[in-house]
Amino acid sequence: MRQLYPWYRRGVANANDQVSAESPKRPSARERLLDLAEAAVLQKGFAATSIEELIAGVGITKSGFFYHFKDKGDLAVALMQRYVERDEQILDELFRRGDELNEDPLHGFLVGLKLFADLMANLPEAHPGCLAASFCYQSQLINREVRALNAEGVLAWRNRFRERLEKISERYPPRTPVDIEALADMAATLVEGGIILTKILDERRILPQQVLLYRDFVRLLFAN
Amino acid sequence: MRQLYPWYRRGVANANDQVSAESPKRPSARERLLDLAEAAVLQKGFAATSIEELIAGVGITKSGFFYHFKDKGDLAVALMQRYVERDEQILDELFRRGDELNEDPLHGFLVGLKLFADLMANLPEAHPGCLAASFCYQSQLINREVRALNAEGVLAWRNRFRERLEKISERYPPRTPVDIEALADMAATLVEGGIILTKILDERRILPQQVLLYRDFVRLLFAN
DNA sequence: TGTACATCAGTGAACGCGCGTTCACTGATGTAC
DNA sequence: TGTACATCAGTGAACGCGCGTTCACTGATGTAC
Repeated sequence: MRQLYPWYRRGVANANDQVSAESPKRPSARERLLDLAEAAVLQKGFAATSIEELIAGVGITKSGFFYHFKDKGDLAVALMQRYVERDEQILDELFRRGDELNEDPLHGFLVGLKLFADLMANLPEAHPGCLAASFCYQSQLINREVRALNAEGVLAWRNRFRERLEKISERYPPRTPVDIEALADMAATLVEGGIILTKILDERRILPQQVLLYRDFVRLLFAN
Repeated sequence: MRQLYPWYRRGVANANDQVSAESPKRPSARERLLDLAEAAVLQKGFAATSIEELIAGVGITKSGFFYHFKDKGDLAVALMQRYVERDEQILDELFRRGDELNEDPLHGFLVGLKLFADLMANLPEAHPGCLAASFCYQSQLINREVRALNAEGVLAWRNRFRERLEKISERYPPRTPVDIEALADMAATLVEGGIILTKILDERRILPQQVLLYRDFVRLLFAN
């Protein structure tokens, strides 16, 4: 999971990278530009994130930046692409582990949600924010491609959760009639909202709490 | 409710303002600056919202802007103040109406939530976004005062919902043990998240759906 | 009722700085024959 | 094995534009006496 959340390492010196035998080699300038840009966008938005500050952080010149990205919009595309990909990998891994020792769709799902809540609770620092949310509040600044990637990412959440919830509701009829698609969207909704409340109130417990409330809701609905 | 949501009127000509007998007089330049700024901030963020575009929209000069706000940060403060105030008024009104014909704390609450979902479903346009969320993804750009106002606004939601849920759980013991504060935060969480999904997918039904799911969850927990 | 002064809601011109982008060029490494 | 060429990952200098901010000033309305 470590490599999926590079912001795990923020503030951690790269010292051991040289020590460890098969240490991953130093990320490329391009990758470091993306890392810095992602952190900056989450803290002040895309417009206020200047190419100048990124190249200063990475230690190349401005022309070096334009070697890697044809313009600033191209940086946004690369950021969003990388973000959506990693997001998928994390969820795949989490629910794969939830199902590992559990062929029941409901209980595997509940375990996956617990793993997700644990992951969010044990981040080394508070969650830095969601790029999708940041870009959605700057939609007029980003191009069609980024908006499409963003929608694609959210639809992937919807489909993932809907498929699972459909399987569950086949085996366990819900205690109350419920719109499965809306219940699927509720996962992404609570994560996005939970991140925002976490950031505004500076209370790290909020995000994992909300994930666990989702789990309670699902259990209350389907487990008799 | 109309005057609380000025973005109800976007695209609607001001023609009838002159016709109606007690038509509210044309808003002041300051108020129109705030209206334009709020809409712009929700679409492209604070950094990308230029003073230049605001004064062009209102029809005054740049010096006129600096007569009303001592600097750009002062504009952010005014925006947030106005936003939090209106927000409180809307929720007050909604839950007052929910309780009107109903002294039972649970059923009044459920009616209030239904009214809220209806309000969100019947907006003349898609919800334009939440200023608190936009600013939280630009926290490095705004000053201490704006951040404090933002936290204050979210805490007001928490306290409002917690007090109500405590009253409810006294009369109706929950079916399952539940953290009342987290359940209170879930309201703001679902609204913030619901707005984001609505914007990203451009599907207006999401926000009201999520509010109704919250209502289902509360009912499932407390109504036997 | 008239006059002096204060306040309100701005105007107009100028400022310097930082931003994204372009262009011609370069040294190190990889590949074809 | 040596040479020619291509590709990679940049450098350095310059550009023009738009941004937020400042300063001295102004005409219309309100208020005190």
